[in-house]
Amino acid sequence: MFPPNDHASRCTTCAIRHRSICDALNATEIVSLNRIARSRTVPAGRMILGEGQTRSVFANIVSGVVKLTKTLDDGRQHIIGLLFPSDFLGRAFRAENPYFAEAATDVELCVFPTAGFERLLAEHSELEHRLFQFTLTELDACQEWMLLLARKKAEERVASFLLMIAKRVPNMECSLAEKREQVHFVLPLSRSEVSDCLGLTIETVSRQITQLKTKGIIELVNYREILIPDLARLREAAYDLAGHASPSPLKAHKARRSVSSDD
Amino acid sequence: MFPPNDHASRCTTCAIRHRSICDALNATEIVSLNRIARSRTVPAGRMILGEGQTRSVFANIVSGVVKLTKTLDDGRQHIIGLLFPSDFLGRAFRAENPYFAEAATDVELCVFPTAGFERLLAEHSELEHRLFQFTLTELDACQEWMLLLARKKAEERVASFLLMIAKRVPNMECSLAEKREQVHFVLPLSRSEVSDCLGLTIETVSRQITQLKTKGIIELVNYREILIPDLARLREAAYDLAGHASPSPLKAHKARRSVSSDD
DNA sequence: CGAATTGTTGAATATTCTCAACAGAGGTGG
DNA sequence: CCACCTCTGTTGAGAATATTCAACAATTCG
Repeated sequence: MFPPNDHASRCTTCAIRHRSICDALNATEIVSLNRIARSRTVPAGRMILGEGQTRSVFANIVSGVVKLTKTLDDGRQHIIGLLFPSDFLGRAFRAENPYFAEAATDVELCVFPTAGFERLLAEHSELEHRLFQFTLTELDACQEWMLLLARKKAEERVASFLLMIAKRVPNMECSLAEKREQVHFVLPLSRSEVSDCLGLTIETVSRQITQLKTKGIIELVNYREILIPDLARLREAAYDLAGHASPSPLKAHKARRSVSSDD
Repeated sequence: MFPPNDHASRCTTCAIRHRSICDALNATEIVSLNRIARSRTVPAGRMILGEGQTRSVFANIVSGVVKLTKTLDDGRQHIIGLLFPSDFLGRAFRAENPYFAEAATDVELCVFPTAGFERLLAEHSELEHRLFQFTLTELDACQEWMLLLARKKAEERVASFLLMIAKRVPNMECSLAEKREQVHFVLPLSRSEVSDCLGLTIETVSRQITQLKTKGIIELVNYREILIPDLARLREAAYDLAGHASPSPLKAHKARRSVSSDD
């Protein structure tokens, strides 16, 4: 289907071709996007994008994990998002970048120059539409995470975090014999980074991991490598319905009726 | 400029005409949007949109404040966003609504039926572009708020909240003589709702408000009506650079170099 | 092997939450 | 107009949770 030239071949062998924003493009369009693209490798720990940097970088994450951080002037910081393979990095149509992007692991990027990418965006509304979809997904995740930060306890936060990682790291092993979903993966982040995701301290994260291990919900192969014998139990720990449900029927929605159901 | 028919006249007198998504439309387009629009009033406390509701409602907020909430199964809840006049309500291109929308005050909406609005969106890429921009702004605000929830102390959260309200409520009075920016406004939310915005309890919010009052940073006309004599002082309290800056030079960015500065 | 980094654990402290009592505002009916 | 009730907000005391500080253990790297 694709002519066997350099441009098309890179994309045909691309692991994230059909999950990234590129999936919105047809064969012709993908060649023109590929023409302006550059592959780039970034070692773990290196900055990719500075906070407030004037011109944005646009890139697909091909492999590895990128962390997006925000920092208060006194040094307190928070990881507002993680980007995994097939995710898109960069804020289109924004003069300034509102966060700091850094490689959490070694990262392979497919980088697009700002001007060229924004031109393609303007010419191909399908591409912009796809980017819009990605942004909506990011917003969903962000709002879900706010609930975690606002209302979940330390153990639930850590469990939720592991669950999130488990979902995005492709090492799922479904042992149907036991009807349990098992996962094992290598954490892309240090304890310090995990704590910056969860609004906790390193020590609290460490203690909660120990506790999950004690309860048998997770197993530590080594500090970074984690085995989850039964995802269902981790899910319970993440929402912790057991521990906090009963005491009192807390404030339920008092809203009377829906707009659409009357008038 | 607009022909004096019913459709156009509603828009020409519309208070949010040039701040809402409608600003992306020309005179002809706005007539076709207006043709499918319906004005609707929603009393305070009434539900507008259910969580997980299949078909979304789309609407401009004309006046009043709408709160968007998410709830954990055991009742813990969080307000993930507030919509003010000119903001847009509804998730385009999403089958299910990920939150619950409720009128915080009496609200005037300009409602668009789902199908018709999505058709307009598809036909006029300018409109989709504008909606994309709005979504990016929402994402920015959401990520900023995550930092608050993750890392700010109770007093800073309350101060940040008041600052956010002050920015969006149009009662700014700049007393140039004293070189101070004064604001006074009526809080659109109860203490309970404020606590659900900030991931705190009612009691903690109440105590922090009392403390801000004691420090002279805010003045309470009554429980809901607040006067801020000097915005600059509130800004300090919101970031609280004074209270937490000195003790130790906390973890600074250790990232080596930017991607663009080498290779 | 030794140094540096990263992670764990313990004890004391700080912050926020929970529970409980009370105060003020607003509304209703006599 | 006032007594009474309800709802919302405040305040206090004790409890729970997470943080801080400090020591130590494990891992990695040269």
